Amino acid sequence: MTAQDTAARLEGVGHRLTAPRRAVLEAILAAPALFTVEDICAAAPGVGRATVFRTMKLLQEIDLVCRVPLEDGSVRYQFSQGDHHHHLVCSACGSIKEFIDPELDARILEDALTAGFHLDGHSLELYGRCAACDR
Amino acid sequence: MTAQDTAARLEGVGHRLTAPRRAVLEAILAAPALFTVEDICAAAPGVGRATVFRTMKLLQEIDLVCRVPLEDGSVRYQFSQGDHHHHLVCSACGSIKEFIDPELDARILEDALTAGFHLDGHSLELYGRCAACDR
DNA sequence: CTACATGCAAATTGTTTGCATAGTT
DNA sequence: AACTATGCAAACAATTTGCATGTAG
Repeated sequence: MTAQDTAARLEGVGHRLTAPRRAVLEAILAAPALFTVEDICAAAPGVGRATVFRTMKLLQEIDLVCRVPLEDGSVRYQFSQGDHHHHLVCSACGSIKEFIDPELDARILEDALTAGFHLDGHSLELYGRCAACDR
Repeated sequence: MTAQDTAARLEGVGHRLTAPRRAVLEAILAAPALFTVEDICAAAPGVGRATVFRTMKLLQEIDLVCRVPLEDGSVRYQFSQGDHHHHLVCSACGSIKEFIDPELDARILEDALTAGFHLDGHSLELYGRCAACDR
């Protein structure tokens, strides 16, 4: 996905296409899979921290970026493919792998029903060691 | 569970049983199901905030308390039954219900295996509206 | 008695907000 | 021109840390 695509998506939702937002988008595309707001600030000098935060919030709303809460309570962000998925976080190398499992989601929905809950969403993070680190 | 039990558990792991820790334990037992560090500070006047944080960390290590990350990124704590469970968080009244589903856990483990991950743990939170609020 | 725990306040870290100015459409 | 977005700095919130003092074992 290119910066143009993402930019277009912003406009589509009625948001202005500004230079700072472009800079943030490019920084995100150039960033490692998992990044922090700090990373983006560093990669997009001249863009204020507040704007980075504001832009990140926007991008989350359009599902271009997703928040990944780590085990220790800190937060990372990730460029997102948009569709619903879960994360496998490697505690050794820090890499994150996305995965989907419709059956798992179905089971979750079922559990919610059983409990009498009207489910709006859920978050699932798996913590462990990836294949490469687990030796 | 009583304050005595929990206190005993602290000692068992080689930690001292001090007055501030007792106070925090009692505040937790008296607190609503879901509470913040602030709640405990308020309920245990005279105990420093830092000590409350330090004690909470201890209690998490012994699994007497568990962290519940909310959808908006804020954190609540919950007195824990110790065993593995998940949370259903009601966005309307804020209540939290625990549930267990071994089959769900099995599925999660399977997904991790498929991805070549050695799973250490996971966190799953469901967000929605509880039966009482969903009308 | 000795090591561990506490309280306080200062230091961090992460994030939000007010407001005057600049930029898009 | 009208309205939105930005930058900066200050405001906030949550959590951690240094250090002198207190206290459980």
